[in-house]
Amino acid sequence: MIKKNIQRIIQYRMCLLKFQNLGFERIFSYTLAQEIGVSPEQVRKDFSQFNLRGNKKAGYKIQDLLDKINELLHKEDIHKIILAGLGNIGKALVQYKGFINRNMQLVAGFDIDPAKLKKNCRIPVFHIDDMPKVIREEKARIGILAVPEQVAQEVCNQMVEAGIKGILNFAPVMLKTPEDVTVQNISVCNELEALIYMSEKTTDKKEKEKKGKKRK
Amino acid sequence: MIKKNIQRIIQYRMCLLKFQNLGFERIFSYTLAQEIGVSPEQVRKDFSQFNLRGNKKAGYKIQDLLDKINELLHKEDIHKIILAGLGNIGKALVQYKGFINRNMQLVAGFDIDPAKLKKNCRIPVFHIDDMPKVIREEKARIGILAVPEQVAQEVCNQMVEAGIKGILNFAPVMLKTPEDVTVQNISVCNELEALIYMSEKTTDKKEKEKKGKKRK
DNA sequence: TTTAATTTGTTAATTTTTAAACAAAACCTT
DNA sequence: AAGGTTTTGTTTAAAAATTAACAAATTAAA
Ligand SMILES: NC(=O)c1ccc[n+]([C@@H]2O[C@H](COP(=O)([O-])OP(=O)(O)OC[C@H]3O[C@@H](n4cnc5c(N)ncnc54)[C@H](O)[C@@H]3O)[C@@H](O)[C@H]2O)c1
Ligand SMILES: NC(=O)c1ccc[n+]([C@@H]2O[C@H](COP(=O)([O-])OP(=O)(O)OC[C@H]3O[C@@H](n4cnc5c(N)ncnc54)[C@H](O)[C@@H]3O)[C@@H](O)[C@H]2O)c1
Repeated sequence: MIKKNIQRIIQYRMCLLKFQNLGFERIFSYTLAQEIGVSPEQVRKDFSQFNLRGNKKAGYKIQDLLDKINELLHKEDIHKIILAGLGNIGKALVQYKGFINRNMQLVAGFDIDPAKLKKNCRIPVFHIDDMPKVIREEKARIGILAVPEQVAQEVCNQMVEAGIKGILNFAPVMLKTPEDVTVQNISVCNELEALIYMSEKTTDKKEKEKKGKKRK
Repeated sequence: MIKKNIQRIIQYRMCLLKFQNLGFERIFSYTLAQEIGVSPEQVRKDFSQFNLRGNKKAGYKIQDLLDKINELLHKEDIHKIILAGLGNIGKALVQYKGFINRNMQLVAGFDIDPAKLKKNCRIPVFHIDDMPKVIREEKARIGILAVPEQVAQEVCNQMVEAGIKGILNFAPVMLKTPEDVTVQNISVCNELEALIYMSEKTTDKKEKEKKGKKRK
């Protein structure tokens, strides 16, 4: 399970880069908090936990924070990522230009469909059977799973077997992995259902309030 | 903020459907827990909180749970969803066939690029300027944001103005919305960075353990 | 019919996460 | 240089989420 504070550190980092690009050198917990939607105390607590220190009255030095966070997140080197499944989602990811700015690189794709192989010229696409070999050669440790749910667990197993330690899973299945392999699920449908629930809940609440008023 | 228990309820639902399709009529908290990776106590607690009841010794009746969860999640009717941005991600979503099984329907897309309009024939695609009108006509309440980050807040504002109450945001920005509008962010890069952090952390730990052994 | 086994559901305890409080440091003003 | 203001960082408190514990219910077995 990934801790909340690390997820926020990742957000702070993006925010710090933004402010640095705007020409700022220093920043307050209040500003960061505002920006990512938490309390300033939360920001200070997070920083404190990772030993990121600022100056009283003068706030935090952006470059300083970035250096320390970059170290924490191992941003000094480029991380290789492999991708299984070059369907709709896979193709979108291959086209995405935002990875390299963040020191990540899609180094190879894999599919079972011969039509998908080598067609997308942005990254080399191999047959899924070559995945173990390529993962080992590239020493990749992070994989993205964008295959149909029916084969998700199977492809996951192959990744784990080849040494992958973190999997970003788009398939709507709960993958079973050894405990040293972390899985993060992205489920568009689940998120949408949660949004629908929230939206109905707030309207339900409003209607209740309305009725309450009427009774008065 | 969306509560954790609702997110699990959504997962239980998928799991229940799976077991129902396999021919089961009843299920135990233990089985569901196993399946989605939580403790059986958690499952029972969640069910208890939403007044989903089972039989001691005989577990839960799947159909019963599904009926109640469907009501809870407003699954009786099909929910209309609109999509802003028909680039890489937008196109992938348009192609996705999994929405309708879950009572959700992409009813319209919007883009600023004339080349994108009406080209994807699966759903009608309008110019972004028509979004307010179409949202109101369709009475859509949920929107997906898949536009470049530079215009994300602006398009978000237009959605909110037109009555959207839940936004699934793919852009790497923290959107500002009124508190009755819920936002869920999907950030592939953040998730990958978190996975990288975890994978490095576990290897760090292992190396430490190794060293510890050597010393002995 | 009685006993044993099993599983729920609630209550209590624990852990994790978030928020509040406030002293200490740094800076600014006078 | 003194006093006031601001902002950090730590400590304490509160809230939220998870886990544990166990009584009550139900079924199966003896
Ligand atoms: N497209 C979306 O918007 C969307 C939304 C939510 C969830 N998902 C999920 O994401 C996953 C991918 O979705 P998609 O729309 O890209 O699917 P898709 O069918 O377009 O692509 C799947 C790809 O995986 C390949 N594949 C099949 N079996 C394989 C195997 N054994 N090894 C390697 N590759 C294999 C197929 O050839 C295909 O190219 C699915 O599990 C889907 O449920 C997609
Ligand atoms: N593609 C990915 O895999 C990926 C990964 C992570 C994050 N994202 C994020 O998701 C978002 C979409 O990514 P993408 O790769 O699909 O981008 P894209 O550039 O392929 O598509 C963006 C689309 O938005 C349209 N657009 C631009 N301005 C608009 C406006 N004002 N109103 C309506 N439409 C407008 C463009 O015409 C284009 O069709 C971006 O914010 C990106 O950072 C994408």
